[in-house]
Amino acid sequence: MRKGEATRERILESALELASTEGLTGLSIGRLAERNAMSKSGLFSHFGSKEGLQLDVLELATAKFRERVFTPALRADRGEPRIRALFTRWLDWIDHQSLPGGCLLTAAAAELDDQPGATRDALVDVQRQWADTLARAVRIAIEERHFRPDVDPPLFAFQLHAIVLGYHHARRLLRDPHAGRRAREAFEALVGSARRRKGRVA
Amino acid sequence: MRKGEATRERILESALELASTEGLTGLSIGRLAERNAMSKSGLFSHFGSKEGLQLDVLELATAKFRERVFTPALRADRGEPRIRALFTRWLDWIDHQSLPGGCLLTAAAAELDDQPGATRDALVDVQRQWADTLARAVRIAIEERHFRPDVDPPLFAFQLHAIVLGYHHARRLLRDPHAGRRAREAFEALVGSARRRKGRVA
DNA sequence: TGACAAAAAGCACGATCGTTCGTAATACTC
DNA sequence: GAGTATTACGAACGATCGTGCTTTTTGTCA
Repeated sequence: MRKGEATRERILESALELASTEGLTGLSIGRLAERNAMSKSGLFSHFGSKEGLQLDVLELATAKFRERVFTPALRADRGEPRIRALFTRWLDWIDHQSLPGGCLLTAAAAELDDQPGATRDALVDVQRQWADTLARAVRIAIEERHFRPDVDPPLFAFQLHAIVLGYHHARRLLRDPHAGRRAREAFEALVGSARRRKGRVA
Repeated sequence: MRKGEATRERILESALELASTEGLTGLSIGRLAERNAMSKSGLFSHFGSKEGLQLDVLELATAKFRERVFTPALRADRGEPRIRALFTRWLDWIDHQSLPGGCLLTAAAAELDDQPGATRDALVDVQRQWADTLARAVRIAIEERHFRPDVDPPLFAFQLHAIVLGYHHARRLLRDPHAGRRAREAFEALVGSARRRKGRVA
């Protein structure tokens, strides 16, 4: 009982790596078994189906994201500082992360947007929750009087997420060395435009 | 010689559809042959390799994008009106388009960001060109005195592209009914912040 | 230590993948 | 309409895919 759980976790760790470069569909049981020096069938029995494996990988990715981005950001002060922490850690998560292929959740978003099934459903759930989390952080910033009361939280969340997606694109596909700077500047412009008494935007 | 070219084009059209939902990697020659009611080998001989097929599909997608987004936007007046036209048509292209799976170029961007090869190289080329095109349009808007002279064209291009990526995400994965409105509001905020004498941003 | 449960391996399956090759059918040119 | 170049097909290949089943190995606990 104990051994099984241990190898299961080991498998999932390497599955996360593999899926981050190959995608959740490209994640193949044969190659995954090879990487873990075990048989296909031995590995397979831990998950019951490929979809089960995908769901577990997604769950692991979500847990890691929360642990590396969301949770530590909660230690920042409510309002703008917390939003700033969320953004910074989110960016770090994308490139620094041990995963060679960047953020699995972002890759999966593009991959699964037209693939119905339980995996897509689970991903949509996670992404919706995240959008809500961001909007909530914006609402707090309004309460704290860091942001103007007429700032639209879901819109701000959309804009924030968009910047991160732009960063992912510029950094990972284009290998643009200015990606980080641009993303930060876009973030500053966005935050600046939401502040109570606004000065210059750019 | 004529017949061959005709079927080749027909194949590519349906390949574009298939690739928009399944991705360029998920695009399989067997299924594609089935869709076109012909044999695998007959279809295959038109492209020589799967990579050749992918490159041709990419080329077709690029041509269509230019024809449906870039070229008509050139008919708009130089400066802000043209940028507005680019943005609007870009958004239209993403969802309205005959392709069931949205913009292939965007899907491929996430799919190929860690897959070295000729296909990735070609895509990067296209995406870099597009970023340049956007920046050029911004520079024109500065020349026309629609935008402030201190607006950073590549940064503005980054922000614009980011909004579109955010739209793609919200619309195609989350099926968010507010995606279009949010994208447009984000665009207005961006343009507003770039205008010569700036009024309210949001 | 021996009994029992859990985990891993082995083997095979049907399907599909991209690709090659030889041949049949078709379209184009004179 | 004959001759030729082009286009398409059929069959097969080795590889890999996800997934069962059965057996062997391994870990756990009384």
